[in-house]
Amino acid sequence: MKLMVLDGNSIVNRAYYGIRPLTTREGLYTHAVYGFVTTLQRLLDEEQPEALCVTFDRREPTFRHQSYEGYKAQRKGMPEELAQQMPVLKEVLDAMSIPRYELAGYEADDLIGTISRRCEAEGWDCVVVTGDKDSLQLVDDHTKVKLVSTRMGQTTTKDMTPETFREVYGFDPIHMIDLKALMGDASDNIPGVPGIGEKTAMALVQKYGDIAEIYRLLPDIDAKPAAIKKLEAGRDMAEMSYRLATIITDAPLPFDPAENLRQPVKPELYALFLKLEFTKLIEKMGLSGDAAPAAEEEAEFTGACTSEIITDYARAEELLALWRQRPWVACLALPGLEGICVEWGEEKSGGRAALFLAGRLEKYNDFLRAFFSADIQKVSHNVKDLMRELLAEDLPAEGFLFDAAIAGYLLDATAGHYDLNRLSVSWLGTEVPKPAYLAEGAFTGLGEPDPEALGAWMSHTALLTALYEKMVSKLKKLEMEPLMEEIEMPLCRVLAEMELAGFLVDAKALREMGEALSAAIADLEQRIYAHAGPFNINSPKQLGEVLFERLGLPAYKKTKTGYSTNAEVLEKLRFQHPIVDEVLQYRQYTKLKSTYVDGLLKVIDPDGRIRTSFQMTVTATGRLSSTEPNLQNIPTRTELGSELRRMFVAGEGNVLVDADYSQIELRLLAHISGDETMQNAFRTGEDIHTITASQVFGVAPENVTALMRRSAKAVNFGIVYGISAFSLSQDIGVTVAEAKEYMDSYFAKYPGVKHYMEEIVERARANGYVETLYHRRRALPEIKSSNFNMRSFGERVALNMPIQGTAADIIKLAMVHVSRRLKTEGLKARLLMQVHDELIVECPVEETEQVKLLLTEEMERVCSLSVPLTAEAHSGKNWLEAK
DNA sequence: GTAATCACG
DNA sequence: ACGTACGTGATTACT
Repeated sequence: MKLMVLDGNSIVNRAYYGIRPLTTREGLYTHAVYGFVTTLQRLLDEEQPEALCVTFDRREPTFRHQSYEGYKAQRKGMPEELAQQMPVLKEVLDAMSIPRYELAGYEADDLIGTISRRCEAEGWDCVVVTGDKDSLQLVDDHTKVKLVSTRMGQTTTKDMTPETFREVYGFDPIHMIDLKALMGDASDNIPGVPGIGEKTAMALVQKYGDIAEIYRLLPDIDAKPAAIKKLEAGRDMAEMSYRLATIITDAPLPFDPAENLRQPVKPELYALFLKLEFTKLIEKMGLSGDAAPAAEEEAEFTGACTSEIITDYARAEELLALWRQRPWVACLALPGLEGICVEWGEEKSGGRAALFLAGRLEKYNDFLRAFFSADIQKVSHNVKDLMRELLAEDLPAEGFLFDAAIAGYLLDATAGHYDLNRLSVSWLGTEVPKPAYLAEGAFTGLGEPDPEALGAWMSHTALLTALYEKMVSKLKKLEMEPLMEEIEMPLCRVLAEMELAGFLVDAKALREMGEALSAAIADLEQRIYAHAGPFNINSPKQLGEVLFERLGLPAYKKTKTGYSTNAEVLEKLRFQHPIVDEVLQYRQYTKLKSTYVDGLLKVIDPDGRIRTSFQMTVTATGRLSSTEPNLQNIPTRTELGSELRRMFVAGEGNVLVDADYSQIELRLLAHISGDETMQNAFRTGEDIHTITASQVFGVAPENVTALMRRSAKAVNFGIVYGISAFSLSQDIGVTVAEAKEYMDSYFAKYPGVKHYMEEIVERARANGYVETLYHRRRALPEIKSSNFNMRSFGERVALNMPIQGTAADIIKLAMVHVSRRLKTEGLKARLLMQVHDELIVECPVEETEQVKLLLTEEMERVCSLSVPLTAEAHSGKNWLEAK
């Protein structure tokens, strides 16, 4: 039999400091609890113990430490963000039927020590889970310690048994106490012997075992004379430290392992997890329960809902007429437009739903045409995708007022998921049933539709009504309505059209390039094998072994799992062995072949065009992303890579027009920071990096060398990303001191920028968020984190997001304007792609000049900044020529 | 499923 | 003293 005991404070602390802050929509911090529960789940999986309990410290001086004055004074209070999670955690443990133990005057360690010995007495094995090395003294044949560590948001555990302990430390676990008695432990406020550090203490314990033996032999021990002197002087400290370091194993705690057998979780856990918005955990643990949300909200969308399946077109027309009179209705479509569910509220009488199924309603297509026209205002979810389906069928896609997924994203851009269930949990405090209506065949049978699917479909649609009202009022409060109405909603239509248009690809040329690459790859492979014998070059692990062990090249950098073999490392080794260059080439070619040539060939549609999907709810800054395939990362930086752009072509009789903003992010920095010097630099119209170099290095612009310009460019970029001298030095290959000098003179020349950097961080701290010129916002709980790395990250984000995000807002608005004007001017030209600061249009040759002008005009006209916002357009038969 | 790598702005 | 730039997505290897 096995019992697992968790050091509650230790695990919750690790979770709190190691995981990026998370809050519910209401602002309750939850990451410590979340981390605790997920860690617990993993440990249970790993260990499968029959019994389980958790210990906690009381936050008062404890028996072991009360004799030592320094202890109490140094003990720091918990940060508020953690303290508020402690009662919640205890509630969660209670709901999971996990016993908790705390005892006034005893530390968690003492309780754990007592529990482990009590287990042994009863013939049980004990697994102690803690992040605290103190507990290692408890390790013996029946007690093992799982040491938890959190690095970079990832928790790992290391099992310490008597054997593994001896391997690491070279002595028996019990002598951990002696080690601490000598070297002390700052984190536990154990003083140790003054002047004795880890090295000396380790050597002594390894050799003599315990301090009693050391002091018995003193001064005839194997140590430096200075150390012997310190030991003699510090005998009292050693003895006191020994007492402090010894875990109590006989605390007055009534404990019987058999009373801690695992029990089923209680029903309350569901409601609790719902409140904490742990939707993933609810699903993983298979929890469910009667949704017991605030009653009013429930009524809003699961209340009496009368429904009808419409089969008669006359009835459909009646409803269409009714909906034209309404400010809006909610709708959800089945995939493939197999059916539409429409929901509209009736005063007092609750919701009403009407369902239209492709196979049941006569003149279904006429219905779609009428319903998706501009005279019915619709609230929906994932509008862009629905529009793409409609447009693909030559149906109208007008009158979309609101998209719940987009609203969810605008209101919390880092939440990550905006399915209706998540939105419902965070906004209404209740779950909706899994979308059974999406199951294949739920509505295609000839008999009555599956009632469960029907119910799920209607409740999801009705849910939109409740969400719409709540979310719109929040958007209004945050001044985000114009962003929603004037940018995101109209953009849905623009993107749907772009996705549908697709980018024509020269498949034949692409295949030829693939063949050439294959040959080159095979050749390189042989040359690499000639140096090192055959191995899998694609495996960083095997490559590392070959380079750094078999060939003995110096390893500059390590990753978590072994040697780093990335391009930066290989660049440095280029001149040491011919294999390095070959590997670099091999990497480049295989990347081009597998990701681009093969990857793109796989997704060419029968009409020769590639259709990407734009994601509107992914990035934390407001940018779009592109998937399946990603067309926003087609190579351009190397000559061979950029050949791929030659494969993206205009159709017969057409050309591509490519327009991009010039230095939009730096211009925004100049505008937002208000820095006069930088603004003037942009007003001259000269190259900004050259001007920066001239100012930072104090030379005339014509005397700026290539190196100076390159450094200035790196500083400019670095500023936008939230620079540090170290990273800058890495980037441009100078010493940290030199990098710091560059930065200092940069800030001296651009004091407005420096002021902005300080001010925005301060504002982010005060508000807990940052925002763009168009009020797109990103919450920044990290900025208050007590973890240095996390806090620093928050500060860099605070600098970067308003700039990157405003640029994203601007180009999105430009897309809406460009698309509108292309239509009003009756041009055949159509947008194909957006790559963050670049738009690509395909148009008939004769429209080229008009389109170029239209693009640059609309892009530049989006907003008026204190510096000019400029765009340049080029045209060509393919993407490479047009750029 | 995660880590490492590398493509883009 | 901390550890090191912002934002993405696809492929491959390997647990």
